This record gives sequence, C-alpha cells and structure tokens, in this order.
Amino acid sequence: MSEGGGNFPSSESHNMDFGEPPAFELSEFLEFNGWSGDDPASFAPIIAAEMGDPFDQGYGGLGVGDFGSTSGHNEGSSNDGGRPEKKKDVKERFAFKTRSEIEILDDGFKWRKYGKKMVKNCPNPRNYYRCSVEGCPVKKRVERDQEDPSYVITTYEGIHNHQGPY
DNA sequence: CGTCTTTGACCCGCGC
DNA sequence: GCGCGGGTCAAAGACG
Repeated sequence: MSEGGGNFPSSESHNMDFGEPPAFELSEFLEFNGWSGDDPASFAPIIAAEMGDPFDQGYGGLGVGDFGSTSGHNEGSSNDGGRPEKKKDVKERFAFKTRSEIEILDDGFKWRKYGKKMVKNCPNPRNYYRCSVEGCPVKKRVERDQEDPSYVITTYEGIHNHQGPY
C-alpha cells in the first residue's frame, strides 16, 4: 500500500487503485466504549444474533468474545515496570462487520500491518494493524467471517490521539 | 529515500 | 508443571 491512507470511503477522495469505488456495505455495526459497570453480557446475545452465530460456540476466536470476560473496572495504572502495558485495561472497542471484498478499508487513518496469524481450525488469517501515527495506541484487528468470507469483521481498539491521518 | 509489507520467532497469560 | 493459544516484535525485502 503506502498510499496516502487518508481517504474516507464516503467523504474523502479515494486514490486506491482498485479501479472502482470502495463498495462496501455496513451490515452490522457494534459499538463498545468501556462498559464500566454496565452489563456487557447483554451485548453478547445481540452480537451473537447479529453475527448469526451461536454465542456459546465461543466467539473468542474472533476476539470479540473478550467483552464476555472483562466486565469489571479498568484504571489501576500500576504499571510497575512492565514494558508493555500488560494490563487488563479495557479500552474502547469497536467491532464492525462489513461486507466487502477488501478488508483494508480506509477509515481516515494510516494503518501499518504488524502481524498476520492463522487461527487454528480456520482458513481465515487474522490481520493485525496499528495506527502509523506515533502516540496512537489504536489497534485494528481484521478477520474474515468463517461462515461468510464475503464479510469482514474489523475490530478497533483504542482512541486516536490525532484527528486526521497525521 | 522513505515507508510499508511479509514471515518467523518469541513472549506472555491462562488452563488443566 | 507443562502446554496451548494468542499476540507482539523484529528483520529483511519490496515498492512508490
């Protein structure tokens, strides 16, 4: 890629070389911003229904299942000396289920792929993206739907420290 | 030249 | 105590 990166699929101009507009349909849209005290479990059935997959099947494989375990409080910045903030800090999480052929949709930020992993029992490789902007703890996880390869599940984690691509 | 991509290996947390 | 899984980082290479 190496494109400018700053192009919104419905606002900015797309300089992609796809030869066609980013035709993607937002079928499902889940929004999670730190349920500190709320009942994340209530989202579980919703997501399961939206995803059309049994929640009890273990959506953890998708990464979205994390919400089912982290229903407590965050804070407690007691970073003793741990390099990475290996804290169970629940950050903002946004799960988007989009139907598109391209999994790398420009949301207005530059993303740098930092890892690809194949989930066991799944021919769907999981892609890990991170904001190219320094200071942006935002991480993006992209994975294809096992049942519908035409669907892409993008999970955003963190908040952007900048408004634009820079 | 700078930036980003790709693969492998490593590390950590948790479970049993 | 050990194993598994998942997640991250690193280096090199490629491309614009």
